[in-house]
Amino acid sequence: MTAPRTHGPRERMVFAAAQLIRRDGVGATGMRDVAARAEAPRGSLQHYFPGGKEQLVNEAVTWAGRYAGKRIDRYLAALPEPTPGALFAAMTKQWIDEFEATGFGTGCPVAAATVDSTASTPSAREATATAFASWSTPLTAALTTLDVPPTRAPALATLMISTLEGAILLSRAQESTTPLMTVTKELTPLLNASTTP
Amino acid sequence: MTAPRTHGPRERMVFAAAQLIRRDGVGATGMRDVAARAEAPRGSLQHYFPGGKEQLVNEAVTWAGRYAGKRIDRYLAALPEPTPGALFAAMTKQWIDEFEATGFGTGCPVAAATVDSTASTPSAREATATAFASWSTPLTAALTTLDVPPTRAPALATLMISTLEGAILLSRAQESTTPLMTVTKELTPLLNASTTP
DNA sequence: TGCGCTCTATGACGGCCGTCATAATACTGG
DNA sequence: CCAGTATTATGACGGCCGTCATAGAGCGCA
Repeated sequence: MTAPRTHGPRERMVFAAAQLIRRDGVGATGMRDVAARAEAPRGSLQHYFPGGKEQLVNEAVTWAGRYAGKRIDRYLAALPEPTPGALFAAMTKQWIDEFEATGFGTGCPVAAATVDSTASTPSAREATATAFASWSTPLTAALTTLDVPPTRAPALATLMISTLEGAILLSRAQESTTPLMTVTKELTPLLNASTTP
Repeated sequence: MTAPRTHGPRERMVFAAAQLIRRDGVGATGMRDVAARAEAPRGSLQHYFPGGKEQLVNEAVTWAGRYAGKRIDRYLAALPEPTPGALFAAMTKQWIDEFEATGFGTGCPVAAATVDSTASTPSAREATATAFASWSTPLTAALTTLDVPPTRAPALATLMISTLEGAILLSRAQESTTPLMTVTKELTPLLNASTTP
């Protein structure tokens, strides 16, 4: 049994694809670029992804969705004061920090895939749907943990993800973290008012 | 003075570009497609847009922003009950209706340009910023008309646009208007509570 | 040692893209 | 009618893309 390296070439390519997609969009991301970025041999692309670019992109998007979902649990565990508003602030803070650290060149890969290939590639659209689902599901669970009524939690999760995604767009467009900070400030009272103590 | 036709070929090309961009993204939108869609001669592209695709895309994005801004005023004038929540509902309703009528194949061209060319094309990023601005400015003005304090109105405008853009993404991804309806329902109380009667 | 499987290497192919060069045509003002 | 500008027409060029074909390594196992 070959002890699997922590990150084999295949995983690296999926990760690299997600990185490039979130910066340049799906269309402008080339297979050759992905291989180079992953420091993986170009010949491995057709070996690991016989479905071609479509498969690679879909896996990258799916991976990104799962990644976002896992972060929710981590945030929830690390909240100083466990309120829905604080959870949302943790989500936006991640993006604020990243924008401040590395600039506004990179956004959300799921959003990029939604915009670029919803109309043209049915399987990609499915991938974005499942990605948002694997983000929304843990978020909904986290909200119920924070005393949000189960009937309300899914709606608030949708609201939080929508607002965050939109604020990411605005922040990138105007190269400022202000939109992210603004929506956090404005949404916090609403979120915190939704608990049943 | 040449009485200008209501829609000259140049305008048609800008409009067609916006249409294609919002469906396929910037990268997947070809110049030849734009000319064909606009029923305009291909040779006119380099004549009206010597700056090439970059110029055409930027104009399409700018146009889309102004279009969105004008719609705000129209909505405001047509509101049955003039409240911020009702205004937001009118904005989301437009998208709900469009999705139900023509499917989920088309989104917001400004969002598409933001995702596709923020990192690669500085002038395009500027175009998205001004587009969002020409959307946000009339919205802020409309909110103050609706008795939102001037200090609060810009923040609420940012919140509304962010949430709407994100909900458009989610709706396209899961091919359902539910996200748009959900965020409307959840945000309305907050918006209406922000007025000073 | 030799077979077989996984993985890599590399070049070629066809296609589409944005752009340019070069005209021909339409239209306006004199 | 003529000159000149605005517009349109069309083909070509170089470049990048995703994909395929083909062959070559590396390696476990009998």
